[in-house]
Amino acid sequence: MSLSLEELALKADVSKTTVSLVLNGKSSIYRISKETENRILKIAKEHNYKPNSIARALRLNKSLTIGLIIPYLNRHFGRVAEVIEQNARELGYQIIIAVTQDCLNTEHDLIENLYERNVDGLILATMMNRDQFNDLSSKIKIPIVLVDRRIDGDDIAWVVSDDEQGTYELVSVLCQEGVTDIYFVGGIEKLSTSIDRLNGFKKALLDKGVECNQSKIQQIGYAVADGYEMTKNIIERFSKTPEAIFTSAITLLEGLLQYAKEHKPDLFSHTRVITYDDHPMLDYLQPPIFSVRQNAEEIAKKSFEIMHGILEKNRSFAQELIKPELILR
Amino acid sequence: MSLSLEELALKADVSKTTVSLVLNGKSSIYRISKETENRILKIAKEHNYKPNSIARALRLNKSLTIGLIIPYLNRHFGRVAEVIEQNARELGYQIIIAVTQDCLNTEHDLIENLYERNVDGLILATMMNRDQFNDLSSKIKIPIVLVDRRIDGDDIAWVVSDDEQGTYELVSVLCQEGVTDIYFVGGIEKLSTSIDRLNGFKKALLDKGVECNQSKIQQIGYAVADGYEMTKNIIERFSKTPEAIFTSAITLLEGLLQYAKEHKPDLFSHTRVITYDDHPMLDYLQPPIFSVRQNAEEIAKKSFEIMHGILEKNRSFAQELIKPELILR
DNA sequence: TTTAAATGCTAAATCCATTTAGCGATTAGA
DNA sequence: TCTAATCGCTAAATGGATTTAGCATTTAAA
Repeated sequence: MSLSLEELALKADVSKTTVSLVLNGKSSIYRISKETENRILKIAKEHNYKPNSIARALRLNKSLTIGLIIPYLNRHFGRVAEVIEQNARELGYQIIIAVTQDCLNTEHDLIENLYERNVDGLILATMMNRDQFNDLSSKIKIPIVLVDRRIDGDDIAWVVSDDEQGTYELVSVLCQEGVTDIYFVGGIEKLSTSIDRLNGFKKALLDKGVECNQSKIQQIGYAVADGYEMTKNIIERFSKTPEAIFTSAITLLEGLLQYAKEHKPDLFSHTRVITYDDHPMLDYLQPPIFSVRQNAEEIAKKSFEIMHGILEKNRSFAQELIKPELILR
Repeated sequence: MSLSLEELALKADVSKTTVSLVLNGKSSIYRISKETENRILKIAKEHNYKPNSIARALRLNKSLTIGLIIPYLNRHFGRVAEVIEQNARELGYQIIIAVTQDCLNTEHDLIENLYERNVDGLILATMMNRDQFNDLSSKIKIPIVLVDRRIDGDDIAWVVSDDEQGTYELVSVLCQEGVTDIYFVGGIEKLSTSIDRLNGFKKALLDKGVECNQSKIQQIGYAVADGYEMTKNIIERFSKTPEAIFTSAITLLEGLLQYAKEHKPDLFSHTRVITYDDHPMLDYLQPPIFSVRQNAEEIAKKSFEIMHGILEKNRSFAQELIKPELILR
């Protein structure tokens, strides 16, 4: 590690106070002479002095560290994490990452853990409901920005995809073509992603005057196996082959594809498949699958921006709906 | 934040030394009476005392933090990062993550940055060569474990996929079938992943008595656009359609698919395509693409294990080749 | 009874940077 | 000439946990 303030002070033949003041740009406030200032700056540069970040964090009660808690480091969250890290780095922050695997208890443990580790703020793709979140907020005295999954409340900061609108537009494309016998393959029911996507789904059908049949809606979870299971249910329970299936995440589409490959190779000749989340490989599947691409980069950028605003600019919470993009192949 | 040692000491009516000793399990060494010990433990528990990690890190010069520096948080590295984080967490470590985008300068900056932030060790998917790495090692006094990309040297710790063997086996499958007119679509030439995969490729051909023609080997980089470019070169430069193409990463396969879709829709009717790296979506492409699946979980597990061994068990460096899995569809 | 050993605990130093209150010397003003 | 202001800088406190050296007190041994 590099020199300490004290060693630098010795070399410059001044007190460490003076060195600290100079290096923190307070020379003029404390009337340190230009000569002394330059001498100190020169020596600091020569020795490539960097203040010990731990000592600094202790003194300032500020670690320049943000905790990022997400369910997985999959394609979507991986990209979100990547862009958050880059944005954070530019402003001198570091990202401590942790994955919950969509387990609420793990999430709680991780939050507590990172909080105790003195992160300055938390960016969180949460499974909590409003009550759980409020409980947490009262205990934890650092800013929290929700990402990807929101919780209603006018003092809660979040950045999410406009899931309702995205789904609405995607499903509407089929509806315009007269396809309205659409099945909903959903994720974890209580999450805003599920609620919003289902609302968009229903709204698109209602616009065509179709009330969505509850039996066409399934919501087990976001795992590949869940997608497999739900597809299985749809195919096996109903005698009539569905006109279309909407999977509300790319993992669920994977499950569908797996089931189709194993048990229903002709699925695509009768049934249109559309999905939330995009994936480049979809370009090469036959037939083409329409999708909604979330703007992970923008989600990431905004969420760190809000966090930074709260931490350094005295801004308060903010909420952002990020517009996704329809991909019609 | 919770109470400090001092506040706890006040409540227990002892000095903070005593509290610290008790909580660090040194009661008997310092002959703290059972009675005092129990009282302190009880109070600490009641108040859910957790030592301030920053203060602790300052005093002990140990932050319980590992820096993870990787090129991207894509599917492969995302999974590696996820598993490293989980393994680390179980042993009380946290992961600070940073992405280089395969830029050597960024990598250097990040290493310096994390080092100054007092991480206890670095897990690194590096672009450095031996000399650069040795330079670094002499400056940096924390353990480094290379992951995914190795640098030769008997005192360098690394965990990588057995790229040579994986490629050898995959390419051999085609060779067994009599297909030996195979083109190599490679990545960043100087990285061990590229070198090892190319060696495996050549070895498989040599086993069949075929000397690999240098003109069939291209190495631009690992980006999707690079895959597109290399495929274009292969298709456009040679009058004869190749019997087979090997892409040495999933991103390069994506580039190939993109080129084929745009300019050579019948590519697959003449040409076999095989790839390093697996992806579940490959199951649904026609025709099926053989691949080599890297064991990201094992790579992650071993790399943290080695790091932990060095940090806490006085073990020295270690090197691990992780066997990948052939996926023949 | 005196000395030595054991008992139970604590003061103070340490890690390093930041910041407040203020000291001594010089200059300016009256 | 004396006071007030200005200049240039620093001692010491602070943040919180850890650890070393050692202080009283009590018990045991001689």
